[in-house]
Amino acid sequence: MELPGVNPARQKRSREMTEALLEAGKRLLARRSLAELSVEELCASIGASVGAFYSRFQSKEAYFQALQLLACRRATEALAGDGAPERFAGRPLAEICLAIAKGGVGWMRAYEGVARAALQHGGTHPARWTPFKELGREVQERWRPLLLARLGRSARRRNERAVGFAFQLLYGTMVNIVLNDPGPLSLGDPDLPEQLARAMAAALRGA
Amino acid sequence: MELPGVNPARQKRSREMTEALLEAGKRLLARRSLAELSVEELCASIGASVGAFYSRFQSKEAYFQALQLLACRRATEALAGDGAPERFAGRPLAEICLAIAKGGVGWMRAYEGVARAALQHGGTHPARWTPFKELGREVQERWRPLLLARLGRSARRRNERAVGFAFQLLYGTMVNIVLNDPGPLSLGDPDLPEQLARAMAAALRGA
DNA sequence: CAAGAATGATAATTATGGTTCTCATTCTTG
DNA sequence: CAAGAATGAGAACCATAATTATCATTCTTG
Repeated sequence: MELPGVNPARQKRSREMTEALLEAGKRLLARRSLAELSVEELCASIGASVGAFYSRFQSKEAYFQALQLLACRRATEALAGDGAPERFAGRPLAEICLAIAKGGVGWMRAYEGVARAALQHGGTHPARWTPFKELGREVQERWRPLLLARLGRSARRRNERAVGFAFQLLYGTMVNIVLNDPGPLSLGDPDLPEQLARAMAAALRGA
Repeated sequence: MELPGVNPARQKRSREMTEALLEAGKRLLARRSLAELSVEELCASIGASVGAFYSRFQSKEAYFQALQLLACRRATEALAGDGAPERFAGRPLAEICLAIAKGGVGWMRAYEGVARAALQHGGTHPARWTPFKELGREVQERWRPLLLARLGRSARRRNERAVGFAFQLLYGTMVNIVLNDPGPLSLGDPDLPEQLARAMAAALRGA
């Protein structure tokens, strides 16, 4: 695995430490923002030293980019494997929406901290957010044909817009949950995927 | 107007400067995050000095809290005046939802920068977000009775949850637009309130 | 129109935390 | 089992930006 801004480790100990640093970041970011997570604290948490960190990662920002890239890679893999849209071709709209929502929520649950950190400066620090935005676009593109197929042949233009808005509802609600957890539904709520799916389906049907 | 963390100005010039500082913050935050907006830059933008700033505001954070409080105050006023829910009692569900969505979007448009800054550290810096969360709760509480009245008498519990989720969709989508503007609809899009209202209504009906 | 309070300009202070440096230690490999 | 590369500990360095201190200027008011 080659990541930009990350000097490849040639010795085993170093590879393990790199891995541990990435794992620790994923864990610690569940509680602090990236700015609040100092390199020193990060290293201390796994008994490494700052020097070690910088002999591996070109900068704190590069470290975070790597973290983010790994999270996105996992999602892309899922999109090609178990969660592949093709498996739902021909299924009813409600079922497709549920699969989409489950996939999204599941991923968010796994990468909550990384996602939050990336989101926190999405608007002002575009580079930090780009991989996630890219991922969102990719997911939507993969599902779109199936949704359009369920939506009748007329008003193609309008239907496409409806698909975009359905995803906007999905992503928006999830983002707000991750950032602010306003309730009533939280990320851990078992009903969440179902509710989101219902909202998406309604938005699509009502187009 | 007394604001916590703000030393009241006793001379006119100073009052004007306080006002100008708050106004400048509202404007500048449209482009940068709060962290990126240095006190020095803020002051320079209106030809004031850092010392002047600190003779008025106890800290940068207090300054931002004041900014936020003013924005919330405006919303609360609107809720008591033109945008009062009571004016829509007895109207159809779709119309009520549209009024809600219009109110929310309109407010976001007016206070986009302040809202974004508050949102950016909502999760990790609870104090910064609290007034907004409070406002959201208040808005929802004011509209809830009208919505429930439109939703049939049975399954009260379920209906209340549906109202909560409808607002979660609304707020979530708006928050994500403000933070990341993912499209297809942007904050400035004339269709936005209508689309959001439709989604809310669908979520409510499908409860 | 003074006297004293309020204000504000400027420069110093400080805290934080990312980044770099140095050198001892540990691997790898011929 | 050396020799040289890779690694890592720890401290030093530095940049940024919030905050505070000092003192001249401007208001207010009796």
